[in-house]
Amino acid sequence: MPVSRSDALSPEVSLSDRIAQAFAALPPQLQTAAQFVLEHPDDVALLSMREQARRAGVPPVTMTRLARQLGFADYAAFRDLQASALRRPPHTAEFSHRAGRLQKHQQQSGDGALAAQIGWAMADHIASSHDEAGAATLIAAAALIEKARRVYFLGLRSCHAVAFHAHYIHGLFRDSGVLLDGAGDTGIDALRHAGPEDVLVVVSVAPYTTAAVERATYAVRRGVTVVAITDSRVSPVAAIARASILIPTETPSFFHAITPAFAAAETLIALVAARAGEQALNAIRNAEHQLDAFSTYWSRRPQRRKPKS
Amino acid sequence: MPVSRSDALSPEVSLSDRIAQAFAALPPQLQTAAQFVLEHPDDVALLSMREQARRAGVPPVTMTRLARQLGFADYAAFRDLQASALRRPPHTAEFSHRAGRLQKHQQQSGDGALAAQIGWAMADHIASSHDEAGAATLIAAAALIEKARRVYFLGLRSCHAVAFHAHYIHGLFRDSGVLLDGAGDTGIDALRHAGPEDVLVVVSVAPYTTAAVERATYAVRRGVTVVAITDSRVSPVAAIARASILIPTETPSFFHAITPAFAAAETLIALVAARAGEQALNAIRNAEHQLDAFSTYWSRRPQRRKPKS
DNA sequence: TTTTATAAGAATCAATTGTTGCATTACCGT
DNA sequence: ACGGTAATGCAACAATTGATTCTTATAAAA
Repeated sequence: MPVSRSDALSPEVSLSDRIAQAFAALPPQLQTAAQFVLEHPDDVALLSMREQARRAGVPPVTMTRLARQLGFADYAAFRDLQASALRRPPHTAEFSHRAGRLQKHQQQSGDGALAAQIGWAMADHIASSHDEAGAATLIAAAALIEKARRVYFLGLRSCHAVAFHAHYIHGLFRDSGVLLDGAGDTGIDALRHAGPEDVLVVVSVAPYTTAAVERATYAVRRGVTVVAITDSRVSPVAAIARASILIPTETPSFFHAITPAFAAAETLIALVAARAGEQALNAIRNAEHQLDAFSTYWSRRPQRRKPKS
Repeated sequence: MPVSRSDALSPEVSLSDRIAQAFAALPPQLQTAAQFVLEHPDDVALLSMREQARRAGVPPVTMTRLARQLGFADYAAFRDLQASALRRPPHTAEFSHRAGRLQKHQQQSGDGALAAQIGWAMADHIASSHDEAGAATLIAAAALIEKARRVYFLGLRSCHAVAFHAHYIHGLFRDSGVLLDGAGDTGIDALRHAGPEDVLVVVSVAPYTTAAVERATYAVRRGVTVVAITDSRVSPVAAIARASILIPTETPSFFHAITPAFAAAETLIALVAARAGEQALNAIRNAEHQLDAFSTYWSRRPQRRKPKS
């Protein structure tokens, strides 16, 4: 078995846990630094502290302070921990050639390469968010949703499409879904009747929309259980969520990829449907039949010749 | 498309090869150093040069000389190469692992397996639709869109989210996009002013929504160039499209996966942005700044620690 | 408001980094 | 033997590292 370095290496995990746990209590500037470390754990071992601070956009002292705050005597102690996590077990050394090769690929240019790279990044993100840990979270979230009296969906700006779609497919087999899209800024109104039996599915990735965070917070105050689809353990919505589905969003392009979040949403609702069982299946069939009656869907009959191109 | 990794020699291999090859011709002291490097490749990236020399039992200069002898300008260049091999690439490197693990999961049963299966299907669909052929189509479509005077986005029901999102990110750097979402069934109105210089991006997968097909057909009659994101070469929209981006939608669940279509749309618009160049980049930045001014986005508020007594 | 405690940043410091120049040594062929 | 070339290591170098100190800004408490 090719050794995967992402799992089973406790020091690495325990460190990011440590950061995530301490995160909320950290001063703002240290949070900036901490987030950078969470997102670029390798850099801690491979870059100088100053270079890292430069990239994170904080003065060098901040990194020192971060290490201290996390309970290390030194920045060196902090770095050593990351280094030992990064170190490959002796016999795996040749495994790294793949990584190198990949980077070479990334240095190619041209639109074709870009497209392939983006696609690959998305595919990988999805795979990573559906692995064992990810699947467990998805299932837990699905369980919450399935039991809910009412399910609210919230996603703004770049995340709106995700919330919209989740609400749509959820609506194919249940009528308890409410989309908080708020035309005319009424997005929060529906939440007024929300309570502890309800669930809010909130989708938010950096840069986090203020309104989304505020509304989610409002829901929490009303006792609503929050399920978050987000990009970081320390995102503002993850902080208040019962279950946080984490999805990476980096791409070779300068957009954040929303696709992984979309994928997570689709899987999530599919899991809810699966839990709901036969009943849900029938509901879906009914929905489609009903729509058919209104001839919403195109049927194959008047197949035209394909126009000359 | 399982990634082929048999071809191409990797930097890592070529490096150790390089050392091994040059080894015999090296002066004794450099051989000592070289041997140490061969045995502890990770240390090159993780330790300081001097520390390494210490462990190898040679004076520091020797390491510099080794790097030079191997054709590097710097010791830094030497180290960087090792570092990039050691680095876990942003998230992309271990796709094949994950693929393997996910596939393994497929044979199991239960919710976890379902989630993994769906994830695998989506990731695979995306990978396959971004391969060479797929990328070529995406590029061709991006070229059409980039030249267009006006770009209409159309997607109904399950495909609405895709069209919505494409329109949204397109709007981040250009103001020529129009979303045909038609509240109150006005979806087609905007097309009245459409003409041959315009492009319609239509998203439609089985079961095809009648209205979408009709509207696209109407656009074609007006001379509009159609780009389709759809699931079959013989789908009603593919028949009338200048460029058809084909994406698979099967999943182990009973929903069709829209995620691959969503991914295609994201890549498509990213390609358009890439073609639009620096200008587009600036526009995006401006968009975000402007939104910032209205405090649309959540900024890390100064979080106070809880008052200590 | 004033007071007080905390956070953030600038300037500075000793230590260490990788490199270079130079002197010394070892080796090889004639 | 002797020159000459390559190899080696020492010492000194500027540059950069991570840490400390002190000052200024900022928010909470009185």
